[in-house]
Order: sequence, then structure tokens, then C-alpha cells
Amino acid sequence: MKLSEFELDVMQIFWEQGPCSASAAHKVISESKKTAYTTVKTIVDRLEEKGAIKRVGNEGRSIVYSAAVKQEAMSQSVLPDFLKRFFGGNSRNLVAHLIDDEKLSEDDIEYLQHYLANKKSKK
Amino acid sequence: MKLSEFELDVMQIFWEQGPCSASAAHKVISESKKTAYTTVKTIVDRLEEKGAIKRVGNEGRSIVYSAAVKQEAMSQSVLPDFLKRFFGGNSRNLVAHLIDDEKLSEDDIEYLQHYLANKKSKK
DNA sequence: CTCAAACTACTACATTTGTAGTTATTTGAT
DNA sequence: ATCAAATAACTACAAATGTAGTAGTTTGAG
Repeated sequence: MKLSEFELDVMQIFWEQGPCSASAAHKVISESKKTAYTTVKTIVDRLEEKGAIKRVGNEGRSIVYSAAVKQEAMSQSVLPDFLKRFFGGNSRNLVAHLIDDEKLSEDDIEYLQHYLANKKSKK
Repeated sequence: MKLSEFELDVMQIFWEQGPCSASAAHKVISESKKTAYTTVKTIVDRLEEKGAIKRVGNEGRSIVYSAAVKQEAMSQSVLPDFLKRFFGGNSRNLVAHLIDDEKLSEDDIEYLQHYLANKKSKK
């Protein structure tokens, strides 16, 4: 299943906040980007068509949808290409990049050190 | 500058192998995917239009192009969205995912442990 | 009960993307 | 010098994507 960028942005809502309606999703999207309700609804429709979300009930007359695919699964399928396209397929480069980029807090670093140590001992 | 997936695949060639012609790029692409020469040429034309590559000379009657943007710069600009869309914006999750995924060799792990240690000491 | 607001389903349309054909031109081998 | 092969430049087109309008339906407030 291949999702577009906008579709992924909407999926993010379902993944983070759990089941919700198109208008709820619209409210979230609106916070970061001026968008018509129908635009978001179209994306929701397409996500349903693609099988990425499914109807799980109603709330008043709104349809409530819920993610039908896990974020993990999507990540897994996209990561290899991403890695190839931007980091020459080398995850070490990506990780180094992340570390350099101040994207990791000291806590994160500690966490990862333990994580790595644990991984190594299991090999 | 926003590049499509196919455009990025072609950029990968310029980034990895340095300057080359459209037909050279076509040969590389053909290895992994049956594609007409003109298809690759179109992508090369679009990359030039977008300013991602530039002409640096000729070879026989072929035009030789070279990357005009660094892979690093592209990565940098795309990573935040990627992170947000697939890992809830949390790089720690991404790194953990990479580690779990057997995408890192023991060597890589050692390397990263040092990298992390070094980073921590600088904070 | 009534009616405006909210919501769904459907349609529309410009742009981007993947894919490749056509035409004209250049070049290198004979 | 000639001609086939390679290449450039341009054109074409279907599918996907971002964006939103319209028409019809449901509902909840008064």
C-alpha cells in the first residue's frame, strides 16, 4: 500500500490519537495548514478506499474511522527506500546524521547506548 | 526543491558515481528496472529544470551532468517530515527501529557507541 | 415540527509523476 | 563521404495527488 504525503499526514492523526471522524481530523490538520473540510474528507475517503483506515462506528452523523494498518508496518516498508535514496542505503549514516543534528537529547543518547549494548550482547 | 521518487533514484547515481550522461544513468537504472532511455532522459531533463543537476561538459555528443545539490542538503530537508510521518517525530524511535531491524552490523554498533559517547562528552 | 448547520457522497480540475514515442541532429565507423 | 546508431529536444498521455465545490441528507436546537 502506497500513501501520499498528505494521506500520511492524516494517518498520523489516526495513529497518534486513535479513532476519529473526518471533521476531527480536519480540525487537527487545520492547526498547521489552512485546508477546506472537503479536502480532508477526500483524503479520508481515499484512505478508506486504499484500506488504510476503516469505519468503526458513528458519532452523531459523523463516521468514525480507525487505522487499519500499523504505523510500524508502513515504516518498515518505506525505510529501505528512504535509506537508499538519502543515505546511500547505509543506516549508520542516518543514525550519525540524527545524532549530529541535535535531534537527540542526552536522555535519548543514554537510552540508545543501553539499547546498543543490549543488542550487542545478544549477538 | 522537491524531487519525486524516480528523480531521487536518478540523483542517487550522480551522488554516488559523480558526473555522467543521460545514457550512462539509463544503463544504471536499467539494471534494476526495465526502462526506456527516453524515460530516464525525461527525468534528467526535469532534474536540470529543477536545478538539481547541471551541465558540466560533453562526451562525444552526450551531455555530461553533475549534481548541483548535495545529498546531505536533501536529506536534511526531508528528514523532519519523514520522522514525523513514520516515527511520530521521534528520532529515538527511528534509531531503535534501525537497530532492531538487523540493519546494523556489530561494527556499526561499535561505531555508534563511540559516536554516542563522544557526543555525550561534548554536551 | 422546522430549519440551519454539519456531514456524506460525488464530481471537478490543475499539477505532478511515470512512462515513452517522434523528430531532428550528430557522430563515428567504414 | 555516407549512413546507421546514438542522442537531444520536444510532445503526449494516463494515473496519482492536492485542493475544493455542489447536491443531497441527517440531526439537534429551539
